[in-house]
Amino acid sequence: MREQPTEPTEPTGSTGSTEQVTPTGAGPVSHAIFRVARLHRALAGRLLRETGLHTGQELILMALWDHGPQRQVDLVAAVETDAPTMARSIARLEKSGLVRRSASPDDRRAVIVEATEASLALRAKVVDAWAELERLTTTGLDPARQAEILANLGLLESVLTEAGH
Amino acid sequence: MREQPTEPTEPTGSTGSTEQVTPTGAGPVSHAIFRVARLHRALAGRLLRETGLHTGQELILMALWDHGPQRQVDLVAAVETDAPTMARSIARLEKSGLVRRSASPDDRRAVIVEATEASLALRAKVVDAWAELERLTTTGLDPARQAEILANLGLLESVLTEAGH
DNA sequence: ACGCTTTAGTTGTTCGGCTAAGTATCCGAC
DNA sequence: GTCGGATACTTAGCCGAACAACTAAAGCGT
Repeated sequence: MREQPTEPTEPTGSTGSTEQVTPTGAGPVSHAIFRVARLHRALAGRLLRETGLHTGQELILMALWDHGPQRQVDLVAAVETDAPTMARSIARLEKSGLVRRSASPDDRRAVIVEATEASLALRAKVVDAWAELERLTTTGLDPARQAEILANLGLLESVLTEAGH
Repeated sequence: MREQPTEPTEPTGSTGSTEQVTPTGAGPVSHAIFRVARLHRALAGRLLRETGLHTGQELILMALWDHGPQRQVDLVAAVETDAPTMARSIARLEKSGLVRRSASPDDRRAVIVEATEASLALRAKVVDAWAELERLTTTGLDPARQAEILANLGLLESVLTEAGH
């Protein structure tokens, strides 16, 4: 039978200043990703609250602000989510008056999404919130460490993308 | 303490142009965390699908398997979520017959949650899924790199915890 | 005893993430 | 042309995440 892997209780010494208890002592990297992601998401949500947006909506608006009107499928690719989530998010943003939808002249299946003028009032706040998020995320980390973290996250991303082929 | 290593390029007023203002590029680390988290979560969800569990439920079961019957508040601390989410997850697990709830003899407010015998049938699969998740997450990364990643994630976690006090 | 605060859980609501299923349209092969 | 597959989008349902508001019980000070 599958025995419990009691091996990775103490992977390495390294700069072990943050020893976290991992359930079943398994998957230290996975658990760490879980925890960081949840904390980061919570922090982002809190910073965005004063803009009235929810986590994820700001990514859609930023894509529209930066690259202009797009089809929903382009937005899906830009924020890396799925079509159903995008459809509902767009519907909510439309109901809030932040985006506008129109039929594509080229493709009758496609819907062109566009940021409204009203949304521009939020742009500064959103950019500010993201800058603050980044600042809080990297507080106390020297540039070398930040570069290292960024490289490692990029590495994880490519590995995970490969794994999820 | 207000070091801003990477000054985000302010979009100014060039609305509609195709200037390279990387979507959500204002926060490279934040954006990277977002992407890695989403990929990792998706991969975890896919691996857990064959166990019939949903992302997050396995953490609760793992805590119960490892540390025995606990109060819900202990589980909340163990998996680092909040009380409402835990209450609902426990209710769903109870309806699935994977956990059992009973009143605490010491504290009439508290609910003692306990894994059922039926849940033990899932344990091997869950442990296996987590091992596979960790394997896929760290494929091609040498131990030194893994330790570095782990240290950096721990660093991010402490920073984010500090920021979100 | 009496209040007040804290703690443990629950319920309601809104959101994103994901799957499954369905519709409408486009496009290439025949 | 017509057909089949691919594409764009929608809808419904389940789940966790987060906030607010509530009940109940415990702890504490007076």
